[in-house]
Amino acid sequence: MTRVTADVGFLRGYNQARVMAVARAARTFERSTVVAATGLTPQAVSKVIARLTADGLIRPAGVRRPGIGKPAVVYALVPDSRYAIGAHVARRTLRLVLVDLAGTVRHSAVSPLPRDFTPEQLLDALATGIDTMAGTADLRSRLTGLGIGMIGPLDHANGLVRDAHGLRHWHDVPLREIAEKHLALPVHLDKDVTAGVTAEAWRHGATFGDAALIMVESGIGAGFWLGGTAHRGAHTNAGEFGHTVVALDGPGCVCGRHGCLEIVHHHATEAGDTARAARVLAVGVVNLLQTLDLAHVVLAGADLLRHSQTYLTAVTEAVGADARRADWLRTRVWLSGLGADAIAAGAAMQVLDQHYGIPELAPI
Amino acid sequence: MTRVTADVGFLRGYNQARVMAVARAARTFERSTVVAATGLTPQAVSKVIARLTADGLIRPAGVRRPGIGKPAVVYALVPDSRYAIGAHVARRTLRLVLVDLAGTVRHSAVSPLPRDFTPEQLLDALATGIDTMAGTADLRSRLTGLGIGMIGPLDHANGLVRDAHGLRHWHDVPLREIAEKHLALPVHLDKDVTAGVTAEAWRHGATFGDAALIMVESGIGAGFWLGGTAHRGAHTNAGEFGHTVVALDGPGCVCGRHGCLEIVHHHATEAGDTARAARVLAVGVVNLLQTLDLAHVVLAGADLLRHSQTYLTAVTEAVGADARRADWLRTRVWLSGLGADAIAAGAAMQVLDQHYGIPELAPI
DNA sequence: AAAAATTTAGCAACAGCGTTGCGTAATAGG
DNA sequence: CCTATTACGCAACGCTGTTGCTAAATTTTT
Repeated sequence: MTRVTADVGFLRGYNQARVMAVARAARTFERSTVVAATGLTPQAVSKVIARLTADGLIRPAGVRRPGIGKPAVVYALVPDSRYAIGAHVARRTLRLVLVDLAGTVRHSAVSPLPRDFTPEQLLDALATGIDTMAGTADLRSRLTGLGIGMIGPLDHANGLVRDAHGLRHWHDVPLREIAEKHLALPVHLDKDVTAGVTAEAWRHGATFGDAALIMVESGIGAGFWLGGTAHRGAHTNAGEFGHTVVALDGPGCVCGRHGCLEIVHHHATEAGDTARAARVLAVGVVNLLQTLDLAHVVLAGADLLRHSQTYLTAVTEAVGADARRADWLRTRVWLSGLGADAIAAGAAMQVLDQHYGIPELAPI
Repeated sequence: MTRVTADVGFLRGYNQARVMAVARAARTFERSTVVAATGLTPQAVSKVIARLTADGLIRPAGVRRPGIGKPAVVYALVPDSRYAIGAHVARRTLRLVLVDLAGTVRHSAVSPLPRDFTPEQLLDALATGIDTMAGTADLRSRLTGLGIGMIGPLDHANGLVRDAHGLRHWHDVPLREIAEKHLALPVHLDKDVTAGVTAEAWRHGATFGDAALIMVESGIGAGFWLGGTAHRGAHTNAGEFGHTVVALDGPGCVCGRHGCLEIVHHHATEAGDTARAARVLAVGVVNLLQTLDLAHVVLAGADLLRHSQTYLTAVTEAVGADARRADWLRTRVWLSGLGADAIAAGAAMQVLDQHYGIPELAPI
């Protein structure tokens, strides 16, 4: 995801990333696998594989005898050749995960954060947490950086927390900059929901298509994966899905509007009617499908996963019940497989993406 | 937008497209203009400019004396070096436009279509319309193709009309294929709203950012421009914005759900209360902003433009009134400048984009 | 056991991209 | 007339993926 000009260096990064995508998706692979997936010539793939092997990112792992002819060399990703740490900063807790190059969560730890914590307090918590998690000097040398998934609004491009909801000391804090200085690590900052959908995209691989992660947890938000990358919007503020109106004359919401999905959902939850709450959320999800035509919807968030089957059923039914939904218009509904780690893991994956993912070309 | 592998040919297409984008955006430009816009070296830009000049797409147009030193060569786009024809296929009418390389609509014509017209009838209407519009053999040689903007559902990638709403003879019609055969022209098929937003993106240039075109005309739809390209969704069905629920217990809609934006809006219109209809639409638009964080919203469609000021005011106010909308979170609301030509023109621009726009890399 | 067929791997030369180094052209000012 | 300044472009270069061809490793056939 590094932003580059369209020179030959872009080609290297792009094709290398495609090979890495194959390596991550398949337990083992060979040159012909990559050729089929990328359309590159075998010779070109050989060059890329040689580079990646030299860097220790992949390694030969035996041979496959094709019945007749010279055996093909089988390769495999070396998951512990690179790591990234992901942080999920919530209002009261800090969750840290250690993710390897394969996207596996190797360690996960939660620590409490002081009420109304300051940037300094967060940095201290991060520093000690990272030290325990990546203590050995050996592992530290393979650490590519720290990804932070956090409640917004924030400015992803500049690594700036504009105004975290419900946290007094977080107005225009240049978190990326001060964290990089304090921790001596590259830092990547993003909205929690966007980090979360990145994690799902890693797990599902190339088949993920256009998708959304729906998160219910002290508010309702959504992360979007559109056209092969995260959609953050013009000001990194996409995903305020809970504050879309679904009941024109509904109850007033904290955001000032009336009948927001979040407040209607909240009332149902307060009344103990989880089934109704789930159906309300499902209406919102179908609204998203009508608008964006998504192939996958992933359900996540602590409050939702507490009643995961209720929500899964309600959303699946609502998606399927739409009469106009022909069989070519299929949307799959999933529960997040990463559970509470989703956001922190996704933040870590974004760091790995910066090094080994598709490079981003400068816009138009 | 041609799909290619990431070889050196991609670089040529990409950087060439960026130079063309500069040429279209500026009336005149010089090498240094392009250098600043692209980050390429002057030498690289010279090579691209030489190619484009040889192809007749741009031409030298005088010199600029920088006060001191050798004068810089000024270049300009040659608008009539290439053309494309755009078609807007609606339920009762066919609108054809001739668009030049600069994006200017050079001719526009509307002809009636028979009630419940068949594919054959449409092809005949297209053939005669194209012949009148691009009659001279000279112009025909500079015609790059035909773009068709049409009501869905359809399959953009395969050029297939799945099931045009309200047209009996349009089930699984391979329109692109048969039109290419019948008209001997490259044909590009897309949803009307997506074509419309492409037209707006061309007009606004690189500053368009994430944006939506809202269209009110025998239904309510939206076209999306996200991350520098059109967002069509997993099955080319994005934009069914009118069938998002805004009133949970609202009136039943043709789509089977209750309280869709479209039916609520329709009731207000029927009651003669345009102001209320506009406010309903505005709620839907703000929903989009909350979800997608758009920088631009363009209002279009015959039914809307008939009361353009009412709608513009209502939407602008709703967008601005949102209390949480800080000054960094600015969204601009516009009326479509192309009026009734927007969709046909956008369809034509998509054809030009295929030749002279950013090439699309194969997905992951 | 030897030869043929088949599949994979990789060296070497190549075309094409943007970059770099540097020489040349065109102008204004002294 | 000389110098500073600005713009332009040839030529060499490094890098990409591609192409042509040879070599290696294996099974099947003779």
